[in-house]
Amino acid sequence: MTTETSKREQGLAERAYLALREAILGHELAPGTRLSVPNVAEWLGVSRSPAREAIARIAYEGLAHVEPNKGAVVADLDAESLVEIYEVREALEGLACRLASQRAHDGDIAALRDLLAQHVAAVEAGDVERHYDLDMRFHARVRELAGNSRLTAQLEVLQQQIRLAMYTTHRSPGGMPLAVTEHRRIVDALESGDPVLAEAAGRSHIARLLRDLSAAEKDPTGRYR
Amino acid sequence: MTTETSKREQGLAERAYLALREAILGHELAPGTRLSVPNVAEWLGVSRSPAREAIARIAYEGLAHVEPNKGAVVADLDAESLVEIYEVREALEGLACRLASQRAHDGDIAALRDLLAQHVAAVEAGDVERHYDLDMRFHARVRELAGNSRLTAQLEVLQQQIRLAMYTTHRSPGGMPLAVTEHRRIVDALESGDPVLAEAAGRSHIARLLRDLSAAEKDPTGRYR
DNA sequence: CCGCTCGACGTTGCATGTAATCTAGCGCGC
DNA sequence: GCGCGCTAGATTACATGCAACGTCGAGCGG
Repeated sequence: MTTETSKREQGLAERAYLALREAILGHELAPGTRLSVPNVAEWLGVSRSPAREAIARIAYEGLAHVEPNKGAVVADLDAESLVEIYEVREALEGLACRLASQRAHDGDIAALRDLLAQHVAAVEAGDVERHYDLDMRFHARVRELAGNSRLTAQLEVLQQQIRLAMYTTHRSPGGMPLAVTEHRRIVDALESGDPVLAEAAGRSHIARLLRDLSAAEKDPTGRYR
Repeated sequence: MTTETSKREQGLAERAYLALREAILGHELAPGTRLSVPNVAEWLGVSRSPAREAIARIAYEGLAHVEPNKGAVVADLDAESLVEIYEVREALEGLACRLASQRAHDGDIAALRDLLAQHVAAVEAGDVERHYDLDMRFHARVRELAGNSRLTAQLEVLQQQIRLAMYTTHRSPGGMPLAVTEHRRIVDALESGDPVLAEAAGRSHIARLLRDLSAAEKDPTGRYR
């Protein structure tokens, strides 16, 4: 139809993937929802080919599960899966901090401190949404500093899965001040340039989140809400 | 054509993926080779749909690179990529050992020691191929013991990439005895049940491989041969 | 009333048609 | 001789046709 309308020239499959991902991460498509190719195709206004490709990519990133000959459903991660995810994330986030400590320049540290200041302000204001956003940006910046593209990609995948699984939990203001404190310790470690210290700071941050998770109440189905 | 001939009932795309992967890992399709959909389709005797899907999966696992509107080529990993891969692997293999140390039972340890004994025999016999196989099986067993499916999947992807990048290097008998020694230290650590010790043993094993890599000669194009 | 079979529907997986895009090779002008 | 545009072929990305399969519910038999 529209040959050059809407979004900048990029593949239909790519755009379908992005749209689908946003819908899933925003719980517009709740976990457990079936993703049938014709449905998704019609919903996104594309043909079945790009829809199928988009679903495959979503599944590959762990946001949906596919059973051969049966189709895909939006991933509904239980507590055990989240533990797995956090275990891997702890190791990788530690690595990110270690590498970042060896590569960060003064300007990078300053940028992180700036982010941190904004974060403090958000927490003091009790702005949960902004806290969440700044938390994401902090970690994104650190893994960018690490300069390892595979590490970055993997951490982003894990982040997405967590975002999907803890859609509501994330918004609870519980650990906001603690997160800021731990982020500050990470920045301090990065500034010191000590890779061992940096790794420890990064790991303990994630390890604490994992412990909080284990301590938290689960609903009867083994999921966090 | 053949409705039930050959391979056990499984999707064409799946079989195409497996065949393509084997061809790539065995350097039947050398790094840099173009993977055009019609070519692969004809070569594997399937239509373009499953061929396209197989190539996409191969690319997703890092065994090929795709440039939009230009097609895919078998990945030709340079030294920097290998460093990235080993950095991530170090962190994940450490995690695998840590988790395994908490979950391994006596029987598991015994099985590892059995593998180790076979490995020793292979090394003493100078059987490089068998050394390589047993090395792979050792690591596969450890990550299986870790009981974290995401960790396992990620380590397998990394292993494949390494196998592709160091097709020839792997066959050099250089570090065979060292590998066995380090594997024994890993088993000892697993048996001790000390997660910190186990993680350190796993990490240092991979870290040593990374150091060897950095010390090795590179060819003029930045690749290891 | 309950279980079972059968059939209609929807979906997946594969095959194939087609427009837009990219690449390579050739010839032309400078 | 050298660089440049242009055309021809190949290739990607998307659209769509179609058979096999799985699911679910209605109707039948016990």
